[in-house]
This record gives sequence, structure tokens and C-alpha cells, in this order.
Amino acid sequence: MLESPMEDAERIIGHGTWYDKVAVEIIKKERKLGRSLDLLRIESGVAASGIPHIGSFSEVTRNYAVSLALREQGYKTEFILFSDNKDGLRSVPAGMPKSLEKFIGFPVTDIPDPYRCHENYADHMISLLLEALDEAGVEYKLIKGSDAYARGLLNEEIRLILENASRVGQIVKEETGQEKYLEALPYFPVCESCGRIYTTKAYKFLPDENKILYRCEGMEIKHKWLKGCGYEGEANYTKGEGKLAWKAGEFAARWRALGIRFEAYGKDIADSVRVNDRISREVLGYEPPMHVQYEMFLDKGGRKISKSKGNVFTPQVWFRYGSPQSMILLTLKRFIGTRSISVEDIPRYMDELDELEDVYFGEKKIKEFKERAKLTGLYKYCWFMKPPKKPSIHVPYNLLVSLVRVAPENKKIQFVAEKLRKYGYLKGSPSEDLKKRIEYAMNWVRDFEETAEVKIELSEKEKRAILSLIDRLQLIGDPEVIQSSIFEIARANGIKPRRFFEILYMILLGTRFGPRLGPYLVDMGRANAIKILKRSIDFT
RNA sequence: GGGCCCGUAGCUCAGCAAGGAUAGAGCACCGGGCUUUUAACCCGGGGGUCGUGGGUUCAAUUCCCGCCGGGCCCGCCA
Repeated sequence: MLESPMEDAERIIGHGTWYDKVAVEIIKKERKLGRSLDLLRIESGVAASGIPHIGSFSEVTRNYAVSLALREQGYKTEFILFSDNKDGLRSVPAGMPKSLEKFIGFPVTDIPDPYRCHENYADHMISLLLEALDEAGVEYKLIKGSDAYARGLLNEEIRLILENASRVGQIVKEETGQEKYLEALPYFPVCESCGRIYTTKAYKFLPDENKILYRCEGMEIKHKWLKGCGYEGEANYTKGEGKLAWKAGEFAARWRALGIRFEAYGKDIADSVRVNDRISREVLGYEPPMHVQYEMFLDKGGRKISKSKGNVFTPQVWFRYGSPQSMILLTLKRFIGTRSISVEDIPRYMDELDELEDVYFGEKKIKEFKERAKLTGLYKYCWFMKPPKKPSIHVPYNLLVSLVRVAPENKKIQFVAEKLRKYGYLKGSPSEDLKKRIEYAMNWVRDFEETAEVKIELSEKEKRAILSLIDRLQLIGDPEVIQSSIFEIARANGIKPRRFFEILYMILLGTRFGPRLGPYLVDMGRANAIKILKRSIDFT
């Protein structure tokens, strides 16, 4: 039984992506619960303790895409970015100053910014992520954990959780086997004496005074014992003098306080989410948001990404070689499936985005309706529903790279543009977008394909040939004449032209091939070429 | 110990969510075109028991279960 195209069309949900499907499920669930649909909040929790990487970025884009899908279906949404800036520093991230070690155990919002450009360590870290999100066009409302606690946003939830601490402890034990919270309260006060947060153990709740009694005992962090200072004190939770334990109710508290209806999470925190779902339901009386679990990105390693900053694959690194939309494509096209990625994959995503654009603008025909809808939808989500009005010029990334590689240093863009015109990709002068693409390719070549000048062994015959080419170059400026001179010189010296070209390319480009040599020598500047050729003779 | 993911062309992978007709791409390989070298680019070609065994179905690469192989996460904290 075959479906007619029309019937097929009616079956497409939203824009045909699974984000649209998730949105439908959220609505279905909320209707069933009878909750208000006036404003649907979606949350993304972001860490502020390390350098934001591709995973942090995708955590946000994936949640954001769902909020857009809801909006596309006519609902009002608000996308919340919750910065976990009260988390303690557990280790010094690779590439950061060792001096930070003395702050291990401190809430990251209380640690000074080692680079002194932001108010504190957490603000510095989160600003790196926000910068990338802004460039990508994500619209969000930022809530810092420190503000939320200080303003008392979670007061009611904290009180409920502390009043029912034994129930919470029981849930944690049932779901994870961990018995810690059967004894300790699920709240970490900041030690008033030493300033650390993970070293304290909360042991008594005084509901009438909004206070929690604690001792600064110390705790095991990453297999190392972090010593406490022994101080005994009291923390007022309504003033933000501490925070809830992540695993034992903090998520749940946020969900209820903010009315969160959806939150996707990485599989690394699956246990915490499961615990929090139960706490939300059983202790706070709030049906938890719908979830989707996504897989992690793994670092393939490989290329040197950044010598100084550790080997973190950050959005900033991506933006050196590819557009924000190409990275969004990476994060949105699939949810499941652990993927190993590295910078080497960027060209593929750039090309794939171009292909999606072709489908979107009808330049590439896809017969099957559903397939077309899906790809078009994905493209729109890559632009967060604000796709360009006109298609851009699509040049395969590796073509740009090979053109840039051989382009003379001082006139890269003109050289590449001229070749592209010749190849039929370009009419007239390059657009801003194309220039940007050339820039990506330039960064790529500069960072990964910089060829050291190659020393090659030259025979006497070959040296003579190069010397006579130098003579010609000093006199002749016509590219075509130079081109034929190369053949003549090769033959005159008993060298096969093919071999001579190879030698010249090795000397000039470090490769055995290259662009048409006559024009190229002129493009790179004859004086420059002469200098390099002379040096090659001196080498041997 | 608990949980998740992957297995599709020589290689890297897409497709699988809402099952549908000869299963796709890039690289590699082979042939041709273009450039007075090469590369690039363009056209064409070969190459697949979709890991495996069952089940559901008119129909399974797609859904369900078992098995084999590879990997990841959690089991402190976040």
C-alpha cells in the first residue's frame, strides 16, 4: 500500500525533525497533567568550573532547538541557561595557572579570575560559552546559581528537601546505592572560615531559623582527600550560604522553582537525573520535566589543536575553521550515538551544510517528500529558524584548502577568487561569506598544513637548470613566456619537464604538484621566487 | 555491579525517530574529459549476505528479543 504525497505531507510533524516530535510529546504530557501551557520553560544547566567545550555547546543547542520547536508549534517559551557557578573547583583545568590549586574546593564564583578580565573564575569560564552562543544566535536567559541562591529563588524547595532529608537519602540509596545522604543533609554550606564548599558536612537542620549546622570535615575529591579546616558553623540557606547537592535534589529544586518542562541531559548524569525525578515527584510534589538523554562527544585526539590551552576542543577552535552553523549541524543532526570528533571533521560539516542549503533552496532535488522535509527542517534548525534569504556560494572545503595552500602569501584572496572564477564557482568579486570561507581555509592551512621548507638533493644538471630559470625570471615578466621557458630550460639541460616541475614545486611549495607555474611565479613575486630558488641551490 | 551506544562498500561514515520500491556519500581504486606538467575540478565504473540468530509485519538496514564483537558513562564530586 503506497501513500500519496498529500497524505505523506500531512504526516510531517512540525519541520520533520525529531525536535518537532519531542515538542509534540511535551505538549501531550503537559496536557495530560493539566498544567498551564501559557509559558513553557526549557532549561540547560552549564558548568562553570572548566573550559567550555563542544559538549557544553551542544548541551545548550540541543535544548534550545527543542524550545524553538515548541515555539514553532505556537507556544510561548523561555530558554533558561543555569550557570552552576556555586560548584566547587575540583581540579585545575589543563592549561590554566597552577596557582589555582589553592582554590580547590572553593565555589568557582568565589575564585578570582586568573586572567583578571572578569569578576571571578566562573564568569570568565561562562563568558567563553556565552560568546560562542551569541555568535551562534542562541537566545537565552542566564541565571547564575549564585544569584538564584542569594535571592532566595529556591528557598521553598530547599526547605522541603531538608525537612524530608531522610526520604531524600532513601531515594538516593535506592537509585544509586549511595548511603551518604542517609546521614548527611543534602546541602553543602560554604565554610565561613576557610571558604570551601565540598569540605563541609551538614548535620542538622534548624527549620525555625532557616539554618543548617555544619562541620568542615573534608572530603574525597577525585581520589584525593581534601582537608577541612575543622570549623563548626551555621549557614542560612535563604541567604545563599551554600547550595543543594546536585545529585540529591538541586535539579529538582530548580525544575519546580522555575517551572521547567523539558531538559535534555548527557548520559554522564543519568543517575542524578533519575534521583532528581523522584525527589521532584515524591518530595516536592512537582511532576519533573520531560527528558531526552543524549550521548557524549569523545575527543578523537589526533591533530594538535592548541598547544597552550590544553587539548580542549572548544567552540572557539571550531570557529577558526568553520561557521557556527556547521557546528550546530554537528550537535543537532543526531542525538544518540557516541561520536568521536576532531577538528578534522569540520570540513565535512561545512560541506554537509552546503548540501542542506541546496536542498532548502531547491537546488538539489530530493524526490521523497519526507526526506526533503527532514533535511530542510534540519537546515532551518541549524540557523535557529532564521535561515538566509539567498543561498551562499558553495565551494568544497578541500578545494578552498588546496587553493589557499598554493596561493601566494601576499594575495591569497585575490588568487583564490581568480581560480574560483575560472572554475565557474564565482562571478564577479567574492562576497563577505566567501571571504570568510577563504579565511577558514587559510587558518586550516596555516595551522595544519604549514610545510617546512624542504631540502632536496639536486644534481649539477638540475642546479644549472634552476640557475638559468633564475636568469630568465630576472628578465621576463610575462607568465606565458615563463611557462614555456620552464619547458625549454628543462629540455636544454636534459631533464624531463615533468621532473623539473616536480623539483620546482618541491622547492616552492613542498609538494610534488601545484598550480600552473608561469602565472604562479608572477603571482608570488618574481623577486621572492628568485630568492627561494637561490636558497635551494645553496642548501645542496 | 548498574546503564547506554556502535557494528552498513577497502577506509570514514550517513540513512534507522513516525518500517515501503534498484541501500547512499566522501576518501581510495579504475576509465575518460579539461588544464602546453601535476593537482584540483567534471563525467562514468567496479565494489554490500546492512555483525549474527530469531520474532512482529503484506513489507525490516529501520521496530522487539537473544547472541557475538567494539566502545562509552556511572558506581567520589559535578
